[in-house]
Amino acid sequence: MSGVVRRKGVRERAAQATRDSLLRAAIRVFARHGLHGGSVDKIAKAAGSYDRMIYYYFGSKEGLFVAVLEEIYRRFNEAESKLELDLERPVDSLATVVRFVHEYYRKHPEFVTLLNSENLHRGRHIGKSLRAREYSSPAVGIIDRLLASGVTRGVFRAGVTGRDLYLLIAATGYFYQSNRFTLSAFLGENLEAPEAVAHWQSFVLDTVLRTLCADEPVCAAARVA
Amino acid sequence: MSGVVRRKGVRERAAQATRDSLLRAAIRVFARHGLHGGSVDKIAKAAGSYDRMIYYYFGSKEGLFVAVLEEIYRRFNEAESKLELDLERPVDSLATVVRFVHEYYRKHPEFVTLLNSENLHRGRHIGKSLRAREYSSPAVGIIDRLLASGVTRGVFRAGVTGRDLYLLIAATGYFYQSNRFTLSAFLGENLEAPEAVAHWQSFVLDTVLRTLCADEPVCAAARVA
Amino acid sequence: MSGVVRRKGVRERAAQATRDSLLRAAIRVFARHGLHGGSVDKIAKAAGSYDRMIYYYFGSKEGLFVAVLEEIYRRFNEAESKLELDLERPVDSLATVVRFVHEYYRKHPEFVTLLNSENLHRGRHIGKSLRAREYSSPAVGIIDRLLASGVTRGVFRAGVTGRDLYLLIAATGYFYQSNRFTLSAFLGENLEAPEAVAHWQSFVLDTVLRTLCADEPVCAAARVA
Amino acid sequence: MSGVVRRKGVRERAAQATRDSLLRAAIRVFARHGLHGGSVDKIAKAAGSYDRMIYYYFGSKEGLFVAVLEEIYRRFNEAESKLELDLERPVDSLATVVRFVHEYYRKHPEFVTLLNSENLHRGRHIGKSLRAREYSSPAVGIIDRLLASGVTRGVFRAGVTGRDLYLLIAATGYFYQSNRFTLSAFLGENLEAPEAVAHWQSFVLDTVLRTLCADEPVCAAARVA
DNA sequence: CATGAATGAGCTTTCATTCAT
DNA sequence: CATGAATGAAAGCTCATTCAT
Repeated sequence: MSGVVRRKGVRERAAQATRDSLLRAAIRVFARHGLHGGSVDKIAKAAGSYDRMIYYYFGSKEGLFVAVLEEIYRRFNEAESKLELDLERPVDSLATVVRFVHEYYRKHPEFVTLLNSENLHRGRHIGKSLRAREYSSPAVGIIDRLLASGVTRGVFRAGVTGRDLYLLIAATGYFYQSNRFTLSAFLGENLEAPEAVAHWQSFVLDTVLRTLCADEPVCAAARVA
Repeated sequence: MSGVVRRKGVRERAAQATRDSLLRAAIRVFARHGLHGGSVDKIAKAAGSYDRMIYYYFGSKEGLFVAVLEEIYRRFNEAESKLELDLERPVDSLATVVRFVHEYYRKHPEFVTLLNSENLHRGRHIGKSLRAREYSSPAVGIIDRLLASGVTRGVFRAGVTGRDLYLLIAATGYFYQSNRFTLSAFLGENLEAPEAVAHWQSFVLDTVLRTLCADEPVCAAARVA
Repeated sequence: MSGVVRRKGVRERAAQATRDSLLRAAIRVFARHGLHGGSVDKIAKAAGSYDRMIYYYFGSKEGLFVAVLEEIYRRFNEAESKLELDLERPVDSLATVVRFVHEYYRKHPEFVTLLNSENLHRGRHIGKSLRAREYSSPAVGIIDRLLASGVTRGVFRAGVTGRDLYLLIAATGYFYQSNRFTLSAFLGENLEAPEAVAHWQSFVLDTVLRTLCADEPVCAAARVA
Repeated sequence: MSGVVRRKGVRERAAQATRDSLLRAAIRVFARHGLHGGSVDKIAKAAGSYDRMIYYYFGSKEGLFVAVLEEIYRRFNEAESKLELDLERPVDSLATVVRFVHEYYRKHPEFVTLLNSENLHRGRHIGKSLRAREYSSPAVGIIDRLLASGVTRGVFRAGVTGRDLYLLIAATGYFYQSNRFTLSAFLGENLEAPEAVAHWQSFVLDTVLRTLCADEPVCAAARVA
């Protein structure tokens, strides 16, 4: 680190810090108040900076929102890339994936609300992003490989695509997190209670496995263990 | 005033019409622009009325939003109550429920975005609603009965709750609709294409059935049919 | 006046007063600072009101500017309509017209600078005005009649149009007023001095008459007198 | 630095180029949007430079505007100095002057709008210019000489000053160009049509000659030719 | 000589809301 | 019951300008 390149001036460093803190503040504020509710001034103040710096670094409020979307996708992909999956143990690995996805949504509520904001605006901003494509769907590929490995080993049945399975896992994790307030009112229970969360995750994992290996005693055994 | 109940006067009728058109406009505008993005003026104009009428009938913008939430829950329940389910044919009935929920979300995107708005605000408004309780969870009860019937008939395994199954069905339908824009970008395909929708519904139904009757040849047969 | 109609409420009266004072303030401020330089806030404060009332009454800053243009044209036409011209004495009447136009520009510098602003914006606003057409060119018609009368009486030569003569009179009066600051620097004299103004008006009148009746001793006589 | 004058270094040359392009961009932008409407940033971008360079070279926005005024006066004088006038043929020469002035305004609309801007600000900037004096009134001197020559030759009557005649020529050319948008709306015709322009110029020339040589058959003859 | 960063004041416009009639 | 007028706050954004390097 302290080797070759270095030589970033003090100012450049400070500038980067300003930009970063604006971006981080924007994630927080947009996540809490939505795109309309999160004002540039609120964000600037939360970052200890000035609203004009947002225009300096991001061009506009929309530009900032695009940067926010790119950043949260980047973070998600980064976290995902750290997942250690053993292709030789597909059932365990699948469990890991389910847990990872559900837990990521749970620990990063900003990810969920920001995507909701973007969908409220019909995907207008993600379409403007050049980097958006880069961040798409390694997840699906991972699950595809997992499924293939399971089929080879005779643990999973064929005919299920990684895409569908990914949607199933994401939907169950996302909806539970995103709608926890209305659901809690609707169901008359607190979905955020640790036992409730654990119960839901295991129900989903069970469902996932049942859909993959219905007739396989092998899988059933794995499931128990 | 004179007389007991009698008929509603012309004025009352007109008043009701004003209130209704404001409420309907609010559903449209809030659904499209969110709670912050939907201004009282925009709503009033969309209703062909005046913004002051909103204060007259609903007290405040928040009061209007509460009324909106109550109304969309009411509509959902009303639609649900028209479902004709034959408890003696639990598999078919379950398919009907899956189809109904998914299709309702699809045909009522405002329901989805409005609930997202409410969850963005952490369920603040639904908590203020007195009627909110009334509208909760008949759905869960219905599925409970369905499951019980299936278990009795030896079609479904025991151990699955209506609550979990409801969440599974809702999550898969809701997420698909709510996040269709970011998902379309993420997956590089159009989730709104009729084939894509049909495929997803049948995948979900298959998953639901597999989770209910994994080891049951009876159910498998039903599934095929 | 205190007869039939009346019955304008106090509020309506006050409202009209608010609108009027905003319009009057706008004329002053736009005339002094131009369209860009005159901010809505400055105008509102000059009118003792609030900037939002400008949007209430005029829709936008541009709408206000359109109203300003209509008003100054209206005032000019109103003043012009009070001119008393004796068609039987065409030379005197022409002198009256020259004096009126030059004096109007001199006493209403806002008329001149506002038209300059509008021309800077390539006539964009006057094109949006519905009333603009109404206010056009009675002046030209008046001069046409004057010329015809003079020709009939053998005082003026034929072949000069009211349009050209109007432009000549307007140009000489307008330019002198509009460019008096740069001209004063350029010529090294103060164009606003009363003698300078009087000299210019008589030079212009002389020029006008010479162009109308070069070869006519009759006219020359009139000119002297 | 070393040596007396020598050639300009590469850096000086580049600096001059930057300064020039800023000045040229400023002329364009100020002419189109006025002093208030033309922002330093807009100008810098139009020049392919940075707004800070404006402060480096011109000190302030006002300093830039002063430089702009000086430059357009310089250009006008330069063009004027190239006029070839034959004092022995005063009528033709006068026609040349009229044509030159009117055409200059027409082909350099920026000259007209910039002077309007300066007059809107009551000549504040031209007063600050040191060079401004240099650029004044050779035009008047030229016309003075022309008139004297004409009087000597018995073509023009005495008693008309170059200053008045210059104002007459300038006013008729300037007003026509400056107010062409509002006039076009006012008169209901397009003043920019080539025939309209030609007609106006010949009307003005005719007026000028009639005012100079009313009783002179000599001049009338010259006019015809 | 030129450039990235910063700053305070100002811009036009929209917000939700209340008052009087 | 409905409407015209008013109001304070805040929205997104641009302004001219200065500071460092």
